[in-house]
Amino acid sequence: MNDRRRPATILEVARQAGVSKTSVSRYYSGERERLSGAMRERIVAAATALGYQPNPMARGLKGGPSGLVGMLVADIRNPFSVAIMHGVEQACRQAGLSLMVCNSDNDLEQERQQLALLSSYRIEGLVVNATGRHSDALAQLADSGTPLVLLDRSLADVHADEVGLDNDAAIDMAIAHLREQGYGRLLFITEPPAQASSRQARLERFNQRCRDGSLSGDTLVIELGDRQRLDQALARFVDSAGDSRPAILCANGQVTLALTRRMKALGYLLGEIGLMGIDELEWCDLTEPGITTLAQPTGAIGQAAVDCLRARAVGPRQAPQRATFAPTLTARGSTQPAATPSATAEPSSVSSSSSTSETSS
Amino acid sequence: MNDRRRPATILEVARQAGVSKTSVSRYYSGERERLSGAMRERIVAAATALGYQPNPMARGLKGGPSGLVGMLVADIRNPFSVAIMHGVEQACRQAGLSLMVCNSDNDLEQERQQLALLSSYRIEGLVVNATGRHSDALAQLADSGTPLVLLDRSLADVHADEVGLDNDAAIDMAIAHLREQGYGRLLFITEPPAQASSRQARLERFNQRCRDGSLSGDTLVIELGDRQRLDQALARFVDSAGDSRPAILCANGQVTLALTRRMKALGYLLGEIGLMGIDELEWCDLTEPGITTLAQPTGAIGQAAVDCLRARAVGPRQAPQRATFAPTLTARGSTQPAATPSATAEPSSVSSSSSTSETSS
DNA sequence: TTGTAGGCGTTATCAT
DNA sequence: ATGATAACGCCTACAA
Repeated sequence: MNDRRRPATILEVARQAGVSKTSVSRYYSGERERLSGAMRERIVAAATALGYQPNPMARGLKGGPSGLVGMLVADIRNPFSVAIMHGVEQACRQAGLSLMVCNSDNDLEQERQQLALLSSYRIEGLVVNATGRHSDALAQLADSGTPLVLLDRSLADVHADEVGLDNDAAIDMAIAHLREQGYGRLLFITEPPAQASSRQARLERFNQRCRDGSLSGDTLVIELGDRQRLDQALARFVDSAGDSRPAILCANGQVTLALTRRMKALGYLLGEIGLMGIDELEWCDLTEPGITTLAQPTGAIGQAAVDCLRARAVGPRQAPQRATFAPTLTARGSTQPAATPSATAEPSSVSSSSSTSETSS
Repeated sequence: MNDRRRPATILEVARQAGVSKTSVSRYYSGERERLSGAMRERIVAAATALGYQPNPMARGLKGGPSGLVGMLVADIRNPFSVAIMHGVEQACRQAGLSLMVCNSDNDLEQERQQLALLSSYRIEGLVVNATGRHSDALAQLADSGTPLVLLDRSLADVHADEVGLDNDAAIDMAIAHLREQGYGRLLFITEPPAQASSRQARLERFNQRCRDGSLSGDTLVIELGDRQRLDQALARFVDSAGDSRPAILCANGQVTLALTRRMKALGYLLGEIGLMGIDELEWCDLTEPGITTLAQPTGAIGQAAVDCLRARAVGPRQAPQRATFAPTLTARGSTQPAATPSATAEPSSVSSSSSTSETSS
């Protein structure tokens, strides 16, 4: 019972226990072994009586380990980010680390500030989902010696480990699946890749596969807000298909959401026009006839990120590592074989009526 | 350019500028006014050259304001929590406060730890979405003088401000809407309210309205994982409707998701059986024919939470306040008037064909 | 307007 | 095995 307004200090515990600050400090700094049994007992007694808890501020001042890991997320409202955050969190917990999360909201200035905040709290490592633009703050943190892991995006000027999806594999899997289902003409849609390296990687791989000649594909780079342009591009693409069946591949969950909205609004029929997205979303099985996705193993990614951090903490300077993970394909109605418009739950009588007005089916 | 491993200290800045620590400290403590122009210039010069940034640890040690607000979320994967977090964040930004977020993952032990962490960092206020179980840690924090705001849930033993939805109004709005649309028999579904006060409040209000006699309603309290029991209850409810049209009201977004899944799986037709949920979800307009929702004003709620904190920070002990906000109704196809199954974009030929085959398809 | 000195709670370096 | 004491980086009287 301490009704004190101020938390107890190490000094008070020491007095109450009739020992020196040093001993108490030792008790809490993992040197309990070196204390006599009697000593330990007196300390715990005093400490619990006073409700003592070491003050991390003071600890941090002295430069000791903080047990703190920071995470900086570019867009907290992106379910994918949240999923990874959850993975990181669990990994931290297992490792006895605490996690503090900040959101930069895709704003460079925010990122700078949050970074300053985090680093000032002497975090032992930082998991970053960077906004992507050049960040001196990040670079500075990196070569100040703080272990750093870049999530899903890599920065040219920052020297750090990277963890994320195996983008090449993902694109290849997607293409393979779409072709298997009989889609002959593909459109890859992504938000502007700018500095977001994973967007770039996916786009590039898709383009590369197009150039292989093995693929009749096209790409659309677009700001998701630009509904008009999106609609036009969609129409043009569908028209261009000829007698190939057209399918769209979305670079991430945001794109999938936007595309699903537009296709629904414009009356395109999912499945007749294929739709597939990278990132799994909770509603993918709810919107008729279900949307085929490539799910990222967010738990594993989070775990890997924390592993990197811990590796850096002990082993000093190694070359930056890069860990990538393959996605999991979940096939749903939005990419269905051509033959008969399969019966997916709903009879969705449509296809006949719709195919008359549209191209062939 | 400082390739230093260790960030610059106030002392170094002082030396480089040829002034005293005190002056530099003053510069960063909002007392710039009291410094001569020359002084200021020398300080900024030295500080930027060294890349100096005050160390919050050292600051906090002295007991000064930390400019830090903490937020403890029970379930980071709940989009609703994230939306509010975003509101809180923006409010903090505007107020020049930093926000640090922790997730308790609905685990009491986690909550305890995160709380200890946050409070040890001398946060000036805490926004909390508690797990709901009795939390001495929370109570302790509260009467240690840290301003506290409870989100969406209130704790009996914790003396703090509360911010959240106007649950009574929400239930009333929902009922009114459903009856307007011609649904005569209502089922309210919620997860176990246990200590989650807002769940309790909603459930109670619904029950109360039932007892008014004005309403033919029923309630189902269920663990969402228990698919079997849910399915049974659903079937029984639909059967019980007689010639009233039945509708289901979901207590929150999680319930809405689960219900939509089950209804789809069981072949119930949305709209024929009404479905409506508290909390707006990004896919509500995507799953045919759209799901009617009551959206919480998450931005306003977050803002209000931070306002509370700041009010407490200055004005000392007032009685705990409680701020509630009315939701916004978005009517969609899942609650449509009886007459003719309205045409929602998609012809969705439904009602005739589907009602014949009923479960099948 | 500016500087000096002491202390915040802890850990680390010495001694004992 | 235990203690005294000097940092750690900053803020805040108090003095000049």
